Amino acid sequence: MTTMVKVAKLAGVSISTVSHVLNGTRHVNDETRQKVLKAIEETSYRQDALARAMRRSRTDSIGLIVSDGGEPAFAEMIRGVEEEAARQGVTLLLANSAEDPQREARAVQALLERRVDGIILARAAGSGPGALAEFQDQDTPLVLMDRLFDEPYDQVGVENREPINELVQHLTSQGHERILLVVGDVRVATLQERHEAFIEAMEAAGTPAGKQLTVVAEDQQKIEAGISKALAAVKPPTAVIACSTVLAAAALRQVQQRGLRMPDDIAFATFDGFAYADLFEPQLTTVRQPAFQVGATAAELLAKRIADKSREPSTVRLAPTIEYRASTGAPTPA
Amino acid sequence: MTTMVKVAKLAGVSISTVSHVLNGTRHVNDETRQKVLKAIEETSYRQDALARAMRRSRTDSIGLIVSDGGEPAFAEMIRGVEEEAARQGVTLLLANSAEDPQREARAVQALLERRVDGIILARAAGSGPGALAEFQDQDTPLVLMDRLFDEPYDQVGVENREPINELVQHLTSQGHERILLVVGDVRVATLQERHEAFIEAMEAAGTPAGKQLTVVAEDQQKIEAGISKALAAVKPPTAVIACSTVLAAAALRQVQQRGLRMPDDIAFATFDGFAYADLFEPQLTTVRQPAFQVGATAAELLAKRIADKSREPSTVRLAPTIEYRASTGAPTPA
DNA sequence: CTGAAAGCGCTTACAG
DNA sequence: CTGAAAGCGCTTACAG
Repeated sequence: MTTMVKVAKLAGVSISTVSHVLNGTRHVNDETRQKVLKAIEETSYRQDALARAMRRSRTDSIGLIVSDGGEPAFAEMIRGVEEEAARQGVTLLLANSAEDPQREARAVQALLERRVDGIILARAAGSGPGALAEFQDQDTPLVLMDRLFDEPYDQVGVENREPINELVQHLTSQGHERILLVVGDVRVATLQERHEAFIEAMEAAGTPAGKQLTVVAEDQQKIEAGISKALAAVKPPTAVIACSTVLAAAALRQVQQRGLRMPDDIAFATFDGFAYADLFEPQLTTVRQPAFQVGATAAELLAKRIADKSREPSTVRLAPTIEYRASTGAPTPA
Repeated sequence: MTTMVKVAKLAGVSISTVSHVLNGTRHVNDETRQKVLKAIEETSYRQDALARAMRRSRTDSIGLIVSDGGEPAFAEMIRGVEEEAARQGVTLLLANSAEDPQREARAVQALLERRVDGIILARAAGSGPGALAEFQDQDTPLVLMDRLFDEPYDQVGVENREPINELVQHLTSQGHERILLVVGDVRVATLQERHEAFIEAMEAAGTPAGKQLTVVAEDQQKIEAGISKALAAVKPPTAVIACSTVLAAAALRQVQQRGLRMPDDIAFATFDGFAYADLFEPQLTTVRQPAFQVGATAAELLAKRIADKSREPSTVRLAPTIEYRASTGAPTPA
């Protein structure tokens, strides 16, 4: 491995000069610079980011932990973070928690040990506040993404009440009275918020308190069983709202299994939606969150906090848009 | 930031001892160890992986670059690498090239500067051999994943000839004579191999040389146009094989647009397939590669090379399995 | 069983 | 315009 010493020797200058040429931190005579550049070339020297980071106590890198990079919404957020990080000139270290608090903790640990300048975290479902306490200790800047917290953290996610209200209105105005909300794991803040908003919206629409149809469960099997049971009721729901891609898949499976046709037998709407969604028949009404924006904003927020640690924490909520499609009776686009 | 010096002072020992307690590198009296552990606890000390790595000239981390972590096959490979890396106790630094050689080069650069112990690379479509030359210079161990190369590198991918042969036989035995292969970008080694195998298989099946139906193009629009044109021919194909998920999506779009029904109007088979594939109607015959295994094997190969740089490079090809479904006339599973 | 000290490859005042 | 030297936080022979 070539080091600056070798380069300096070859160029006949001091390592100070090599360093300054490399980083543009002070003026260097053009002739001298050329010699250095040539030596760098010849030795195929590559700066050691570790040594540099140690000296500067700053790594110019940030960490991003998501629960599942394969899900379309997260994949898009990752792209947003990547883009903004590239713009800032910092490298991104990516990690998956696979929705497992232990793996999340390990990822946090690994990133902290590598002295990233900050971390963006979309917390795993069962992750307690413990993970967050770590950051206080280390005072490493943290931005929560997608899955927010009630404490005053820097965080960016989406509006959840509004789209639920809109969807409920959209459906009730078509005459739907029994709407099933597939919530899943309410330990996930996003889902919890949608759940609450739904209860209120349905009450406002005249459904007696406690009579709202919802499927709340942590585990995939129980969720499917819950949906199945709901659809098999004497008075089954005439509409379904799924709160995420995975939940939509579970619901669609049951809908197909019962041979229900959308939207005639049952109306269907979902948050997030699928990759290659245009292949679905019928097209699904979808609450599309500005996932790329969420990611990019998270990276911006993090940069601001890294620059100024005494900043007031801010919570950003971006507004999703609802794409009405055939699954809730909207006309199929040409 | 707490350092070992502070911990040592608090525990009343030398930094050597703190280091050895931390790493278990030499025996420490139980009493002494307890004092150190307590001091670590009280100061919420966290080892600095950078300093440690610099001293040991080994980071215990590896890099993984894929072209699109959102695609199901890659998502699965990532999981395989993650799992095996965790088993080895090394941290994984993940990066997306978004199928862009420039971003790939930047990612390689960033990882090399961070002195990862080795890199696993699924090369971007247009990436020349230049990217690979870098590694020779730095003699950082490299394993190619999925998209292989002809040079003697450590690499792991899948068999491509066999499944093409099988599929062609499966289809021709059902009487299909005009089969369309959607190849896409032949700069991707995997696709190139499937292309060649198809030509040969079709020749073997009696199709005159040069008369095979294929769509070869680099850009998504041209691919769709090519498929559209093929389907509109006077004698259109009666079967389609798509060589990847993205290509399958393009083909399915055209099939739907023409109102063709599978398998009656057209038989359909694809490599890789979709997330939530069970929701597709009809279910698609799919060449499923052991993606998790591919990732895990890549990580194993890398570990071996890191341990012994003079090892002979080895190429591993894992065998995909074909899941026959309704889209090529197989009976729908109960 | 433990400590003092060199050194990993850089950056950055300090000096000229 | 450039160089000599301290020091970032560790690991690891060396010595006792």
